[in-house]
Formats: sequence, structure tokens, C-alpha cells
Amino acid sequence: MSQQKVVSLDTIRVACRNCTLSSLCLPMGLAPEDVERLDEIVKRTRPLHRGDFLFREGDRFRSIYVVKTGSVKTFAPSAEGGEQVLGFHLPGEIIGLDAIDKDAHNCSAKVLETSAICEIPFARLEELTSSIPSLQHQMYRLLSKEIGQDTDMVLLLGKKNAEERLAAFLLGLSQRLQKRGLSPTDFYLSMSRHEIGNYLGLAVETVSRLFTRFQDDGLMRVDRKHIELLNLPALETLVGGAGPSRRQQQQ
Amino acid sequence: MSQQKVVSLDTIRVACRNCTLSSLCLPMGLAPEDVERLDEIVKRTRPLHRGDFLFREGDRFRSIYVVKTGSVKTFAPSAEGGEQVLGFHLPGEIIGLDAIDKDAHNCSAKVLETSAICEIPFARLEELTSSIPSLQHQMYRLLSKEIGQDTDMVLLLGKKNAEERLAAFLLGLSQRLQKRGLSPTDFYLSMSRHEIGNYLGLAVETVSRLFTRFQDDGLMRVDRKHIELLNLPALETLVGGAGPSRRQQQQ
DNA sequence: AAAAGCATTTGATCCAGATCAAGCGATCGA
DNA sequence: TCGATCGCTTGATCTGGATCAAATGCTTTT
Repeated sequence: MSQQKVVSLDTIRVACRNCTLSSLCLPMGLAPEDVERLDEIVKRTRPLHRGDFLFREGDRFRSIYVVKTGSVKTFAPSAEGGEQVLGFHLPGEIIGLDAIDKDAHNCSAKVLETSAICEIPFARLEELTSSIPSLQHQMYRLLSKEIGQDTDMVLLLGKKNAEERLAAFLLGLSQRLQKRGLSPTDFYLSMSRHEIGNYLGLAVETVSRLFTRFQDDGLMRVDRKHIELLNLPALETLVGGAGPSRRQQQQ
Repeated sequence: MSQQKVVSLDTIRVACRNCTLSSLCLPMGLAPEDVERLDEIVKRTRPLHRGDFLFREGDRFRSIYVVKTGSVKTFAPSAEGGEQVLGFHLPGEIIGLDAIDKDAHNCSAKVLETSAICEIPFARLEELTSSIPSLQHQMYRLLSKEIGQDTDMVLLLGKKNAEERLAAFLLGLSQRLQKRGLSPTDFYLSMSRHEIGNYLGLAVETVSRLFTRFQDDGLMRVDRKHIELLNLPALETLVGGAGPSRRQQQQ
């Protein structure tokens, strides 16, 4: 009986239908019986720890992954042995969709803090989407969303200055945390200044200086990894590129 | 009889099975009978001309589009009334996939030269993909490919200098033209220097100077819109970031 | 064919952010 | 507990590419 209880707890812990992320994740908007079918193919691995890899660039593509708790960064090698951080992934976010095309991963995924991850074998998911139109649509939406996010990133890197980039980063994080029921103004960063800079196309020093500046301007409080956003509207103004902006947009 | 002949010619002109792009486009790798079914939902519009829009940012999403001949640019508004060019699209390339998520277009698509475009109503395509697994897989692949391309762009904008960016642009164009059976070393640009600069996150003046420099270095010949690439290996070296590179990659 | 209007090129100057250089605080292994 | 190492901050300097400024060359209009 005690064993029964353990199994039951385990089931409660893992099942999609009981997961607080179901409104953000793959099952979003699915009928309960379809969630059930999806649930059957999801593999739950034991928690991963800081530095562990979900996959590495070049690995054969087999599964997509969803962050359940914790956070993950993805990055691709750039010329000269450097790397480009491609994203920081929070609970409910899907990783690995870019690998479908070449049937191999183009980037690596590394866990930033102790994290629980759901693994979804893609071949089985694909079978499932053939028979569940709403799940197929959800997959199209998720893939499309990823394209939209990449587009936002291109816009950020192509047109925004350092200040606007960091403001956009902080605000984006804030909004994503809020969607997950966490505080949009008080949180801890799981990535280093170095990784933030790499992600935003900035040097570490620039990121550090901007944190200091934003703090001096009363926009936020920074203590090591602990961030408090004190003035979201002002940050939004910065991102918009309004304010006493300097650079003229081209074309 | 002459009417019969016209219809017949028209069919030959448009049907996917007779289209020289079928190996690059949606029908890639499909069974002939499935191409037939796909063919039924494709709408062929009359040729569009320079400056015409396929769709505008904010438009309700109804269809995806495939360039049949000619070329198209996509762009999104950036802050301050400027715009970010997101891509230049050649025959066989699909436009509009980023709109599935929000059910509205996030960018505008404008024809750069007289072009023939195939329109594919997405709702009908989605029905079709439910019953044709290989077409569903193809859709996943195409969406994933788009993510990969955006990632390449992020890497370009985040880590490459002006020289590397332009070399990557020229080489990318060269390779895409070659896949379409055109010369990889001799072609005409359908976009302006301004648009190239905008796309690459560079000022027009920088693009112009680089064209001059590349020409002086014997890498290419430039005459207005006419480009001849004289030394592809050297361009590849430039892109790799090797050579007597200056900037150290961060992290 | 003249005029207007762009697109492109070229030169001069400027500046945001990179790079170089310390110094400092926090975490960690022995 | 003590170095050692790493991540972060701060200051000084440098530079790639933006911006400003013109001249020139195509294209299109009338």
C-alpha cells in the first residue's frame, strides 16, 4: 500500500493533466482525452543539474524537450571557437524544434540550474499529431511562434542599441515569469552577465555598466543575481526606442 | 480547340507536378498522387509587380505564399517608424509561416520585381497534412528550417563584423541561386544597397564601401545590380571569420 | 531632352560600445 | 581557515562602423 501511494504521488507529479504548465505547454487547449494520449509518450527523466546537457550540437535528433522546472540555455558554436547564446528557456518552453529539418541538433542545450525536463520522442509525437488535428495545429503554432521570437531577436540585434537590448531582455523575462505565475518584478537570474551579454550581442562590461546605470536611474535594484524591477513603464519606454533616443532608424 | 489548347498550356504552366521548383518547394518528396491533391488547393494569382504587397503586417492570416518566379522581401516595422528587412525570398521559398501563431501577419511582404506567386490557403493545407503524413512531415521540416535560418541570422548579427556579414550574404545568395539551377557566380541583385544594409544591420555607406573593397581585392566584380563572384573560396574564408581576423569572439 | 528624384559612391568626422587593464567580492576545494 | 579561481564591476583607451556631407550617375516623368 505504501508502494501504491508512492506510484500515485509520482503520477500526480508528472502527468500533463496535473501539470501547472499545461496552459503554456504542448497540451494547451487540448481535450482531456487527447492530453491523456500525449501523456503516454512523454518521458520524464530524473532532475538534471547545472552544466548537464540535454543534447549537443550535432547529436541525432530524436526528441524535443520541455522545461518543467528550472532553466536551460541553448547556444550554437560561432566561428573561432566562440559561441552564440540563442535563448534562455523557462518552464513550459519547448527546446529542439530547430532540429527537425536536418534531423540533427544545430545547437546545444545546457541546464543552468537544477531542472526537471520532459522529453517527447518526436516520431511518436508526429504520429499523434496526425490523428489529433488540434495537436497538429498546436505544433504548427509552436513552430511558428519560435519563428516569431527569432524575428524579434533579429530586430533587436539589427536595430536596437545596448540600452534598448538590455531593457528588452529584462522586460521579456519579466513577462514570461508573470505568465508562469511568478513575480514580474522580483526574480533571480540563472544566467551569468557573460551569458546575457553573449545573448544580446554585447560585451560583459557593457551589460555590467548598464545594470549599474539602470540602478542609478531608479529603474531597478540589482544585487548579484537578484533583480527587482522598480519601473516597468520606464523600461517599456526604453525598449520602444522612444525617450531621448539617439540613433536614427535606417530606411 | 484553340481554347482547349490555352487551358492545357495554362495547366502546364501552373501545376506543381510540372513545376521546376517541386524539388525545393512543398511537394518535395511527395508521392505523385499527393502532389495532385496539394495542387488542387494552390491558387495561382496573376503576376505581381515591383512594389506590390503579398500581405501587410497586421493582416489576418489566411494563406502562405510561395515564390514561383521573381523575388520578394519581407520586413517588419521597427521602433521609430523604421523597418527591419527580414529576408529576401527566391523561387521555391515559402513566406508567411510566422503568422500561424498569432493568426495574423507580423511582417509585410513586398515584391521586388515582377513575380509569380502561388498562394496556399492554410486551413486547407492543414486538413491535407492531417491525411498525408509525408506532407505533415514536410511542413514540420519547413517550419524548422525557417527557425534554423533565423538562428543563422542571429549568429550573423550577434557575432559577425561588416565584412563577414556581406560575404555571408553574397555566398548565401550564390548557394541559393545554384540550387535553382542558376549561375552561382553571375547574377543580378533585385534589392537596393539600402535594403541589403538594412537586412545586414549595416548602413548603406558601409555596404557600398565593402562592395568597392571586395572588388578592389579581386573577390568580385560589381556593376550596379550586376554581380560576378570571382573568388568563392576567399569569400568562404571571410565568412568563417578566419583570415587575419580582428575581433575575438566573446565567451 | 530637360528636369526631378533616387540610388550609389566617396570623403571626413564622430561616437557607442569593444577592448584592455585592474581591483574586488563571492564561492569553493583542500 | 586560507588561497585560488571565477564572476562582476569600474576606469581608460581605442576603433569599426555610423553619421554627416557632397558629388555623381541612373531612371523616370513630362
